[in-house]
Amino acid sequence: MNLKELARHLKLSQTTVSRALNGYPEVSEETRKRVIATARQLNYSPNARAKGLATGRAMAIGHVIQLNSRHEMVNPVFGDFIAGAGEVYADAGYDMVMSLVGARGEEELYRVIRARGNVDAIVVHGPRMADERIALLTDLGLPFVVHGRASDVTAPYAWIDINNGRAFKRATDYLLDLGHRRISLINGLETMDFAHRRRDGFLAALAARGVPPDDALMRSEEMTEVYGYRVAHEMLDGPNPPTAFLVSSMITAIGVRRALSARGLVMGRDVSVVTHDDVLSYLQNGTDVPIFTATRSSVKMAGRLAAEMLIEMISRPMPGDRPTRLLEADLIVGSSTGPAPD
Amino acid sequence: MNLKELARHLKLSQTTVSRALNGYPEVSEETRKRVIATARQLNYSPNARAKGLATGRAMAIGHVIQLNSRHEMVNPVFGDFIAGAGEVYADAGYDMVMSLVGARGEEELYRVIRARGNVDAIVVHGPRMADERIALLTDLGLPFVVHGRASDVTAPYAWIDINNGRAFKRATDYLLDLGHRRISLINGLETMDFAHRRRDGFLAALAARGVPPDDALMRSEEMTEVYGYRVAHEMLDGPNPPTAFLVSSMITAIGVRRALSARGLVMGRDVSVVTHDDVLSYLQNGTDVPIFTATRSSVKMAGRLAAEMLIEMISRPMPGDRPTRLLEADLIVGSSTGPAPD
DNA sequence: GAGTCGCGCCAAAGCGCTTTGAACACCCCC
DNA sequence: GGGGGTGTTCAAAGCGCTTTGGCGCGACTC
Repeated sequence: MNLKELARHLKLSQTTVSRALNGYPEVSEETRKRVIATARQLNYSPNARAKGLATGRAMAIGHVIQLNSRHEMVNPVFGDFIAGAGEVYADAGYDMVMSLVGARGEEELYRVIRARGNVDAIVVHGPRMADERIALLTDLGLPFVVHGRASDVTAPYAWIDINNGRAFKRATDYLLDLGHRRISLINGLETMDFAHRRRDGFLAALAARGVPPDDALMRSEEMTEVYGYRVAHEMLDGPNPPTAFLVSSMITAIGVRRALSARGLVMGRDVSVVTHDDVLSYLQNGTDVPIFTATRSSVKMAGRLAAEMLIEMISRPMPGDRPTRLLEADLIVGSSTGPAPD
Repeated sequence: MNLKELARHLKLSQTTVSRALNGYPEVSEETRKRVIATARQLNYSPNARAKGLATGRAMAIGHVIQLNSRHEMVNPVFGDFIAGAGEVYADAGYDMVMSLVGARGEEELYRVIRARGNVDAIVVHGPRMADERIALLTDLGLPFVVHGRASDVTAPYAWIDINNGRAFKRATDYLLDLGHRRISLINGLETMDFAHRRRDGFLAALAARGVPPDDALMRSEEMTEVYGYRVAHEMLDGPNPPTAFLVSSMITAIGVRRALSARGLVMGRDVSVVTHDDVLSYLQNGTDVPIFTATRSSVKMAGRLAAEMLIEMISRPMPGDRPTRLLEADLIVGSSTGPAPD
């Protein structure tokens, strides 16, 4: 069933039918009702490609997942982010199209995406410190929102991010207040902008109290469970073991917990752990009392907001419009922290 | 840069340029080379919508994520599945388009997808026992592959699945061999086909040894971490506590482990745990020695295979062709299991 | 009653590509 | 020298939609 057939059925022109369906005023209410009813009855929905070709809009938004070339991992955060974004897209009639790409060939991919025109805009995931994608996309004139920021990029661009620096500063302050002085930072890859900011927050808090940082207590890797396990063991085996861990992801914190429990240490009594919690749906941080003391910010909500920003940007484009949104993370207290042991 | 401009540049007709780029034989090698070189130089890539309109093919594959209406969760398995599928799509030049939908309105969505024509095929996720989607999609003539199976559907359809029944039977046998008689099954939602099959495998193993099943030891819920924690506590508090847990997901097993450790029980000595391991990238099951004894099958690999099946199906369609693929799960022994305590 | 206006509708062009059918040039063979 | 390939190119139609630019008609104004 296409427009032509539908029009023939209704004994109307394609023009009129099209206008009726798209809510244009120059068609009588009566006709419109009749058209809509018949369209529904005959199960008509317009062909997206033809519509896109005619309007120049794809009604789709792209998400490019960059697979870490070494590990080819999909960050679990991603699932919740697109769940949030997807809801908004669905309501607004947008499709979500996903492309995977290795680290190489990403520039090419963006050019092709632009030329092929099958998305109207893009969400940039996992920005690095100096992310060339931002300049490239600005150049290409493809609207985009960055989930996160790129510290080394000075030109304006649209982004949504949590206040990573502030969150990790507060978390560190909290541990310092509890008397901890040997605090380990188990961070994500510090080529990632968010990890860099978290480290800055951590260091700022230490500096403010005159606690010297210790390189032996700072790590930066992809945030898997086994990473947390391994590093926690290593540090606790070291000459100057930490009394507290500040961890960049729940999954890694679970690895830390596993190491503690293997050593017969009780979390919150012998060793404290604070983590960042993205509020992933399958990995809720406990129920009434949180398992982990955590900096918390829902990544699903971020997805929702990013989608809203993007749709706003493309539906009423204003030149030079680069909305930004900074979300504060909550600091929630769970049972994984306690006073530093003597 | 579009085809017309490119043709003008080359002083050739659109026809010739199109043929040259698409590898048709009726254009001289010399011309083809010249065309390809110029196209690259001018950064030309064909507009996907126009191409799709002309060819009738979208070069895109749809994934419909059904949000569980109560919880709105995105199963973490999903991320790895699409990572696998996405690699294959990228190589074959396909896009991946994702739609979210609540439980209601799913039928409508498939009709619209079909009519809008922006995907050539679909992957059906999370099949239920009697899944109406299969009949619907068959009816609509939209090619699809089911990730999993639907036990109550008798008509043929394409699927890829792991042998859930066999895997859970083997896992149960393994626990029985270790002397366990009170084994708990912490399953996923049994409206889901995979969960049902796992239960069947579990019960079959018990029956074969004459061990009567105990309803108090079987649960079926969405596989979150807190679910495992809560249920493990409940069962261990019960009148006839289990000596072993068979768990449907690593994340839930982590919850079980947390409960055990809170009770001062040592996993593998006091209580045994076997889980299913989807080999999620951020949740590797230990390194040298697995943490959990597990039935193991990579969901990422399943994604890859599903994508290959689908692309094969749509690139050379054969009527009535309904490929199927059954993967066996490995049973790997980790340190979470041991002989039943006396 | 002529002119004007707005309403409701339509025919046709155009979006950027593929593909059909044909044209043209060239060569070979009898 | 005419017939038949063969190799290379092209003009134009068509994919299903939107949108421009009318057109006819009844209602209103003076």
